Amino acid sequence: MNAPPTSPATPRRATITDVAREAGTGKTSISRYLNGEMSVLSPELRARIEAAIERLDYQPNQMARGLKRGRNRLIGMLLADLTNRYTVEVLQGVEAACHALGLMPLICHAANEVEMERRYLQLLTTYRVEGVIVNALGVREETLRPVGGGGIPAVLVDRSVEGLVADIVGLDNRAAAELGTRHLLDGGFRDIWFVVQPFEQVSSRRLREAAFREAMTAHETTRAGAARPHTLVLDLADPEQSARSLAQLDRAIDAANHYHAGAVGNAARVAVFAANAPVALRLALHLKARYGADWQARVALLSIDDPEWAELTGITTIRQPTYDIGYRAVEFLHERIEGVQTGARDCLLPGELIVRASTSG
Amino acid sequence: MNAPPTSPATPRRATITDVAREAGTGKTSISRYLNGEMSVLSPELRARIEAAIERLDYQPNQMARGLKRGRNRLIGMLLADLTNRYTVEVLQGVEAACHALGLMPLICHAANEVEMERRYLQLLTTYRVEGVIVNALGVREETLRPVGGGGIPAVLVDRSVEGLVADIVGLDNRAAAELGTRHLLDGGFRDIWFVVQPFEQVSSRRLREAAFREAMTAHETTRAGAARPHTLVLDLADPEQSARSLAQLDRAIDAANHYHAGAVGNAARVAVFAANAPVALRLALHLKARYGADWQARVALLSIDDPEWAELTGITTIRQPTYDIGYRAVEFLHERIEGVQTGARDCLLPGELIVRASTSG
DNA sequence: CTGTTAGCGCGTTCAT
DNA sequence: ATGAACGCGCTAACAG
Repeated sequence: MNAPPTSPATPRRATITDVAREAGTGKTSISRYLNGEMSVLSPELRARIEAAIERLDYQPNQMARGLKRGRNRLIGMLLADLTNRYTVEVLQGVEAACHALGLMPLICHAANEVEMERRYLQLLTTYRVEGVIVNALGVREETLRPVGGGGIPAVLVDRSVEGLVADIVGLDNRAAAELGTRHLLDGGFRDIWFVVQPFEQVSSRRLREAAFREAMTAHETTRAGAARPHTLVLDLADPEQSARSLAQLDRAIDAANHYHAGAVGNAARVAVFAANAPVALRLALHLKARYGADWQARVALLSIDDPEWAELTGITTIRQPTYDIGYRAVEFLHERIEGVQTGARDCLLPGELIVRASTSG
Repeated sequence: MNAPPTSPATPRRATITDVAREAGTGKTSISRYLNGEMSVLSPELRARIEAAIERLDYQPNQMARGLKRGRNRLIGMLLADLTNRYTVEVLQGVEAACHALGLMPLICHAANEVEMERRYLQLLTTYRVEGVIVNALGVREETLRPVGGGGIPAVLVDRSVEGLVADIVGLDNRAAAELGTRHLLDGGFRDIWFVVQPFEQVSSRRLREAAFREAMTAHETTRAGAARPHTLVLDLADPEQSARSLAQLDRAIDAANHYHAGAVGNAARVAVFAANAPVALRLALHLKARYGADWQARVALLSIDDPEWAELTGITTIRQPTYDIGYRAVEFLHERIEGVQTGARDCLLPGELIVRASTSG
């Protein structure tokens, strides 16, 4: 069992030595050719090498090169959740940047499991990646020890990690939450529920919630009354907790619809501000189940993130510059790999408000 | 420019030699320890090695191991489109299987660009992956030459590649399309439009369309009339073509609603069978724009794939066993890597019909 | 049981 | 302008 592959199928790839022999020269010249040191090769030799490579379909072994020169052009990309469209879009940017910089991203998907996260981080160092981009969930400084300060360069995406100083790039959460809140206030809404997953541990969620709260308090009372902020925690991973939270929201919606019966404009509807797309989806599903297809008549839903169903449902969103986030993350990492020693940097990119029917009726 | 990293930041990882010195022994013993040949090590030496490794925080260099033994436990995973939920779900299965088999997947995202596809395939062989899982779009035998038969083992996912004999795993397209078609026919629908992206080149699309057509013809005429199959090609990448196709569909819908005014049950509504989720989304967006929020009253939408918005919209779907597809693909590949020489195998997994309001009203 | 030796495929002095 | 020799980190004979 576990026998080595019976090689007849794989004719063994050509090595640099094979090419040297084929071209009737030494390995050194081949190496030079591969590394573009053309000025040091006689046109004649160069032609022979070219031919030999072509004939043998030779392709240099990256592993061996990496071993020798100490850098293998590999970077790790640790993802918390590929199911989330945000993540995939960030990835697009990452791949583009890697392509441009001659890097190869090793993509690791932790699937929301902290254990996986640890395993992959370990695995990545094992493959001697030159740097890591981390979009993690449970990581604390400890599990990230091989990385950052003393270890290999790292840059964080979206969320910071407790006790770890590293570059971080992501949405300007403060500005985004404020943007959404003001949009709702301007639309005449007063009862606004900010719904967010447990946010103590995740910096981006924390920032959004705080900014929401702040924007609400800053708002001066108008004819339509004072702003009434509510924060609702929705733990997607815990059905019971979710049920309780949603019930609480239901009561508020019913009460508002009753109390404000006859009120003007949006003061009657309660607005719900989802901190991200997964939350928004959960809310939409619940509200539809409870209030029927016409649920949007009673609730105005606004969400950070712009899922593919947003257009279909007509909900207003704040789109994150996901692609840029990924792209910038790689650029930062690349600089670190090249030896930049600056202190930890932040790169906060602005979100874009996309107004749809949900908040403009 | 392009200076090597100023190493002070990276204290250089410990090597096997360091550990040997630290433990006061030779490299061989360390190697043996690493490979679990415990029975050949005195408990005393073993303890010393353990301690040394711990002290130096040593982690073997996979690159070097791979170089030596000729297998690096890396496999390539070439993806056509990570934006597609199908792909991501397949990926979950792939990662799980890799984890179980001690493989490390190198994920490459071609983002629907044939050129990328080529580049990545080339890159993968450069890293000497032991095998490749391919879910590609434009690949023809030619660009896949380094792979398959003479090259490294490959297994295809979802679609076959012209002229390339290799294992393939995916949905049982024939059965799935038939399942959906019969469901619609049983529901009383007679005018059924099968909407699919250009399918000449993509085997799975071709199979679905053929099976749809077949199921329609096989259906015997009933009280509700004869089955009227229509195939509509929708090129998502070509706005003009899309517009024309959608207009054609619109005319059919209008005509049917007019002609059958007063007919019983679903014979009046036209049913639209989307060949996959991207098509379904495009259709839903268009229909909503044209017929308003109540579009489902005039059209019954059914789709292969089960996107996250399906539940929200209440459309019936045929869910693919995506996770299993990914898992099986890796298992197949693993067998090939271990030297299995059987002829090309097919693994067709069944889809699951999820009935929702769209086809049961 | 344990250490020595010789490469894996490649890049890099250092001669020539 | 070119090639020989050494070593990257590790495994695999082959001795002891």
